[in-house]
Amino acid sequence: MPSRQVAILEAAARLIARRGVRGLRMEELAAEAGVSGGLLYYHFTDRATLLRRTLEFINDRAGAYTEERIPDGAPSRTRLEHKLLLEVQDEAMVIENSAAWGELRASALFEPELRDPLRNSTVVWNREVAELIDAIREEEGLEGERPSADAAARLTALVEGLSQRWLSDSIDVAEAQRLLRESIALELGS
Amino acid sequence: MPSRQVAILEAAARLIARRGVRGLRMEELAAEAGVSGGLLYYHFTDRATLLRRTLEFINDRAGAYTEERIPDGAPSRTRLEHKLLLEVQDEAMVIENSAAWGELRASALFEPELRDPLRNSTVVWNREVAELIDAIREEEGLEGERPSADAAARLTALVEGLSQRWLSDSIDVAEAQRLLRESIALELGS
DNA sequence: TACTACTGACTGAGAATTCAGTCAAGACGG
DNA sequence: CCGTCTTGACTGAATTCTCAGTCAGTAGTA
Repeated sequence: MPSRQVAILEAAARLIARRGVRGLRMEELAAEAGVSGGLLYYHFTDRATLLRRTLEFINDRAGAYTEERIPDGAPSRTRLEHKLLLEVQDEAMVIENSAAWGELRASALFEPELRDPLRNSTVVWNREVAELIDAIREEEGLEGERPSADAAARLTALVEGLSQRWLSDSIDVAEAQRLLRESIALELGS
Repeated sequence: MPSRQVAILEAAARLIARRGVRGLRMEELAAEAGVSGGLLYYHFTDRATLLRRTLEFINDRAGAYTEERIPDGAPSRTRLEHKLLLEVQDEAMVIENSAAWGELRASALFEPELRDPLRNSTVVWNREVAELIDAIREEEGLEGERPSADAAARLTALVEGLSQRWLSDSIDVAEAQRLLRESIALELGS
């Protein structure tokens, strides 16, 4: 993908985190990307398309980002904690991703065409977490009374809820992390 | 309050659930309320005021609604379940309230002046839930190893996360309710 | 008459989108 | 190598559209 397009998508991600999907102005985006207004339409036919592509871009980037951060050989419990706590970190890219994800979730209530990709990403995320939970139970010899898929769904939904509270300044990062860690312990019975 | 004003506020609540706070158009609202465009400005000087009044309206309505739904003499555990599950029901008014709440949460990321009222409401909600948890522990003679405030924060954050998933069609109501019920059981150790 | 509730056409600002045209970099024949 | 043709990336001013907000005037009523 040509570098100018990437520059635009990166700028869009930055602006969405700052102003929200619905606060994104095409002119402002052009300025942020250091590009003319017209170029936005040359590469991405209209605002809606640009938004869709930006959301995909953010998703991909989050995937890559997540991969490289999780310690590879570590025990599954460590990996699970990393994976979930990664979403609640005071770092520019995490904030950008979380804010954009929250925006996506919120926008999906009113724009049905966003729902499918959103549901798919959620399913994938849940599955990854469920697999880690299974691995933990095996490694630690825990009894898995409850289906790991349910535990995973609860934990990821909690991450989303806590992220929103953190980003909207209702709680601070440290507290969000602490609450999340305790939920993991609760779910895994230890 | 004159009936025309109420009609406008009810229409606004309906539209916010359908299009979001940021998608609310004054003309569309007038049509939905069966009223002329100018009347909106006669009763509520501008869009921001109208929005504020609508949010108050929704809040009051939710308060009343919640009160009357929770069985008064019932054991605290029942009352807690009612209180939390009430937010995840397939009913017009609940949907309107949840959608508006989600919008408020999402908007707060980009509009700092919304943060204080939001934080306050969250604190109140957490406290009410925490008090119910304490009551349950007392009634059932449970050991309260973990602070009830933390359990309450996790449960209410989970409700928000699950509501968003439900409203954005990533899961259905029944599943959201089931997951929530299990979390309550987990948090209360039973 | 005077006051309040109300209407709906209108205005202006801010945004999205379009478009005519520039420019640099190959491609290709002579 | 030179000239010219073509193409894709790009610009920015012009255009069109969308809204919140205004206002002159009407209807009912006390």
